[in-house]
Amino acid sequence: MATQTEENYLKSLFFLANESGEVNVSELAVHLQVSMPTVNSMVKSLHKNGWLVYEKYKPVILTSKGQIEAALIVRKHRLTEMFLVQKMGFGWEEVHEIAEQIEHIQAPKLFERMDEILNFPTIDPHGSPIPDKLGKIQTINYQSLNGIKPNESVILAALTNSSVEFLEFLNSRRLSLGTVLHVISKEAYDQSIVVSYAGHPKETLSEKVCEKLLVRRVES
Amino acid sequence: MATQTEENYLKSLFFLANESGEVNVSELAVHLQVSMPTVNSMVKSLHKNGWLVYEKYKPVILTSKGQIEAALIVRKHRLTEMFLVQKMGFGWEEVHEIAEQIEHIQAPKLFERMDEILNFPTIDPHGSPIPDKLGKIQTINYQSLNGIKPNESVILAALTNSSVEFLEFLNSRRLSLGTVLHVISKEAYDQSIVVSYAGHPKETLSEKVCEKLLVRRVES
DNA sequence: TATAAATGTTAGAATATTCTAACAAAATTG
DNA sequence: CAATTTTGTTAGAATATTCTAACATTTATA
Repeated sequence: MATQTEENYLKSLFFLANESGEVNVSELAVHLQVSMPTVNSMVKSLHKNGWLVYEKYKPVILTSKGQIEAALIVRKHRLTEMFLVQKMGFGWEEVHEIAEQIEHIQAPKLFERMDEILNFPTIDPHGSPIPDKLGKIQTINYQSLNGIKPNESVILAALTNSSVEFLEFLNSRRLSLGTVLHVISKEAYDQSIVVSYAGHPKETLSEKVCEKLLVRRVES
Repeated sequence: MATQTEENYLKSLFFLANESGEVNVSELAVHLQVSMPTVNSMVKSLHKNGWLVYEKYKPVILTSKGQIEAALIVRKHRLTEMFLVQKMGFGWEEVHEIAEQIEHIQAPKLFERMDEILNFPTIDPHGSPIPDKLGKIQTINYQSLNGIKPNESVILAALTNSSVEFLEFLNSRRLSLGTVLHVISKEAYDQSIVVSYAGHPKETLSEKVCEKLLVRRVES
């Protein structure tokens, strides 16, 4: 059983892993906001306990045990977020911080009940996939709104960033998951896109915003 | 802000306090299942931080700051228990352990939402009072079923013990809060009581059980 | 009231998690 | 490729929480 601190290291490792699963000590230090020597000593202890592979001066890699453990924590986090939004009336911008704490609760039944009550959701309020009970995550291939050409219609399906600020920006534009967007035009100069959607006949979204909006084609 | 460990000390202190608010180090040690020297050092540090009054070789007493803090943790615990039972379908025997963890979550909004969703409950699933937002607890004067005479009718209102074993015993007899009990007779030899209630025309309850059942007179 | 029992404290150490300062290796670059 | 920058490690220390062993005080009792 990992401690709360260890769980946070595993989660960071999980999110920071590159294609080969590698993570540098310095990235971890930045992400967890602790010093490098702190990471170094924790990494050694995580290695001793079989959560990751560590060799001096090399990036670390989660073991399969570590990956599953991390995914199961993410599962608890995302189930919690979904529960808070769907069953307790929270906004999608409010739930991350609370879920960050509840994900460490050791009570399998609690999360099973959430799962049931939510009718076994596969994504969280921000469109991110919820790992299954075995720690498996389905990868969904969404496109960024950046890549959509004028005259096409898409559905907002997920976000690549879920910071409170970004979510509040989306709220201010009444943009939520499921919103059907019609791309009217694209400005060649700054890559901004003009879209229309229910109640919003003409809204301009900057490249910075568009790259964070993941969409899928409208089913026909 | 108290750490999780400190919060558990405050809570124990709160429950163990006698009429004068005093608690012995040894009681605390037993209750928290740690050694006396451990309690001794924690008590010194809690004293340094203003949570309690400590003098060598004397029982400790929570300060008013400590009492309020403790009551607010109990509030979070009991709101959580109520939420788990009423809104998530848990049995009253399952919720203590989960609430024991959730009570440490630092997210005022979470507990405010629970409170609202539950419509501002004043008791938890075991009939214990939920402290208000200021840490005030209303004391309700229930009687133990032990003191009820034959031919009287009462309503089961609370329990003085909420161990899983006792709650499972009550489940097995279909006894729950609100059950109207009619006392048929009392056995002088062992103080056991024969009661009748919905669907149970004749059930014998031992003294050990009766003393843990708190009841109030049926309103007429 | 002297002694034993119960209760409380100190000393010293262990583990987990963190830090700063100093040093070492690897990567980058002129 | 040698110098610099970036990245990673060690050493040593601090805080929080816990322990055991030894000692001290208070309370109960013969």
